[in-house]
Amino acid sequence: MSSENPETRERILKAALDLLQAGRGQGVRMSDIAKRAGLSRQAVYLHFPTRAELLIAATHHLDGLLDVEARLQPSRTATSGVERLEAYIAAWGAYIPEIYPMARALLAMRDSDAAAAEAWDRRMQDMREGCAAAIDALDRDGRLAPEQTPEQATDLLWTLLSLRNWEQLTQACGWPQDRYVAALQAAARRLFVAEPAPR
Amino acid sequence: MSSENPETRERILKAALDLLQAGRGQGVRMSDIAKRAGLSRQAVYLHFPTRAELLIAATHHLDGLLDVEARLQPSRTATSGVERLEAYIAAWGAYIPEIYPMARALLAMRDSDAAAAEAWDRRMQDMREGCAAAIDALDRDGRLAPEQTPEQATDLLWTLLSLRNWEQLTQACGWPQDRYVAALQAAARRLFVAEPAPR
DNA sequence: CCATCGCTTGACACGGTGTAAATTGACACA
DNA sequence: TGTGTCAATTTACACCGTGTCAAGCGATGG
Repeated sequence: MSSENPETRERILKAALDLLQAGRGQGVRMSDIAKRAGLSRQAVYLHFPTRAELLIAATHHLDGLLDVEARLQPSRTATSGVERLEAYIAAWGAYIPEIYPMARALLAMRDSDAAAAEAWDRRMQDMREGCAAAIDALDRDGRLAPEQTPEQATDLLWTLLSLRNWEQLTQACGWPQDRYVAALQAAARRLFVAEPAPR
Repeated sequence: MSSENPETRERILKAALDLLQAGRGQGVRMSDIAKRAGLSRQAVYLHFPTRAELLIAATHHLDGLLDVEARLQPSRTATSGVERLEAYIAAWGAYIPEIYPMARALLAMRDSDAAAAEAWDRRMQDMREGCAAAIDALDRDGRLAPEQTPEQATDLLWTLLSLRNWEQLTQACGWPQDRYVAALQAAARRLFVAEPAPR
């Protein structure tokens, strides 16, 4: 487990990501991943103790490929709270489709595997930080809608931006990606931003 | 399958509901249900061909107990669109916690069982009807926010009211039920209702 | 008395995960 | 030339939960 060829490990992770992206319906099995990586099923277990650990490692690997930091830069450097909120939604909205197949697999294990649950929850908690930062920026500008506490607004935004909601709007409702982003930006504006000069 | 004691069938369904409500962590297994109903596992299969069918039957059974029609009455008979929207959210919001454990189980089967998926989707489609009716009522009053088409508003409301969102807000965020209802009513008002007299 | 009904017992197949052990082929270093 | 080690292979098996199958059993009733 500690001495295996890291190049093979990569190959396995890539195989897993490829299969998930290819949307092989649901169950991407250990044997599928092994075959795709050109290995025996057992060899995969030499690199990853369980399927859950493999999926978790695959999400980390994907993170490395996607450069989350760079994507969040526009939101972090926004000058106004409103700008920050919109940039965050744009960044996260663009991120979701890239992680979706991976996330789905992890999510599917959530209630049968503790490690998967924890990994997922940690990610969601991180994402929540982003929501909180955007809401706080808004609040500091004095433009958080007065009906809302920052906490409640954060909870609501966090929920609004959930992967499940993206899934429902884009798959079940057939919204194109740009409509999703625009609609959620508009919704967030309406929900959280107070009108500036009350005249 | 067609000639069994209907009283036993009831007992099985009740056992399944009880176990789900009792929140037996996750997997309520066929053998658990059987034991609870005081039967052998195989006897259960004499009444329900698969676990998915059993769960589907259990949701129908639960429907019978909950009297959905009565719950929707206040929304249906509302005089204004705004009233209708709020009543609908209140009714649905009160409904969710009652069906939640059941729904969770069905949802968990969604992507491994076609019958479960179809049953779930049909229910969600029905729920969507309610959303559409509320939005239409608003629109007829001329009070649907002008930024929104009725379809888009329906999609958004439908998504907002999803079971997953209720789950996230009440479990993960720890919102009490009444806060959930109030917050979603407020959010829907903000999102979908246009200000009445534009001065 | 015999049949049928509702259920029991016991056994087994399947699919997928995970474990274990013996084996192979390659490379390194002495 | 061996010897060691390392990645991976093959084969086999255990476990779990679902679903199938067949034989049997006790009550009820014509």
